[in-house]
Amino acid sequence: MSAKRSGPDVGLGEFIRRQRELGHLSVRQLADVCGISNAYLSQIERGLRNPSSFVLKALADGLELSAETLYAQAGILDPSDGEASGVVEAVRRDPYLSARQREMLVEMYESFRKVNDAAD
Amino acid sequence: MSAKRSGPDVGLGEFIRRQRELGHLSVRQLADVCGISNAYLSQIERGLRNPSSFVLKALADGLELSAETLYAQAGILDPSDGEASGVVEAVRRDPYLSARQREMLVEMYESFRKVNDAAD
DNA sequence: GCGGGGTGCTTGCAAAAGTTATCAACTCGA
DNA sequence: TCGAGTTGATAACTTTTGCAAGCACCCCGC
Repeated sequence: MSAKRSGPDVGLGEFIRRQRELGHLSVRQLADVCGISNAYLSQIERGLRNPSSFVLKALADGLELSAETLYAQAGILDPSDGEASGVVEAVRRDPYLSARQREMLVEMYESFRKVNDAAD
Repeated sequence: MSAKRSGPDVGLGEFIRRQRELGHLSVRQLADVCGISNAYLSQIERGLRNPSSFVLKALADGLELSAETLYAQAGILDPSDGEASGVVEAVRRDPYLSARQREMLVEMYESFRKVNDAAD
């Protein structure tokens, strides 16, 4: 069993609360904006509940921060992932390749870069 | 509007199944890697269940693709970064490749795509 | 004093997520 | 042709999510 048993993630909750307070919103206000109940938001903030993907997305919208940021805080996304649009990233993102094919393309690309570097 | 009530998202399920088959994994194998039950993975793939953030993350890991890709497919993350930069475009844009190398990478990529298409 | 409206928090309960045990259909040796 | 092993799907069950309705508390107008 590896899928990180849905342990109440206090860190995420605290982060959300901090963000909410930074925006001078009450629990009810943010909950309204997100389309969830005030009770539930309170529980999330105190780490008693582990919000689903959809609620997390709604929270990111409500707090006006990128979903990436929130997901990174939740430990779901690697903080470094979201940025550049280089070849490697594009290959990683391509939904139509197998893992093995991705690997081959990346390797090929990097070997090219290496060769070019040496030939300077 | 609210937090998009967990409508069974067939698109995501089909995408996961496709990725799994591209990797030549059985339902049970991928489920094991992800730390979830085979039955549950089967239901996710058929759009009967809506996986939580943690399961989605585990699936991304198990399928060896970036979490962004999976989240974009799930309609949770804006595909804005993913769609705009295809592999071919990224290769074309890369300043460190020779024309010949570019050609080779693009060809390789397209042959992969072709093979995958046929291998259905 | 007595409301009313604001805050955050707790408590049941319906509805999903997720599991275990099982199924029929298929393949592969013997 | 007979198991033995593997495939994906189903049934029945437990656990968690998420909400409606309430709690106690505080501040301001009357």
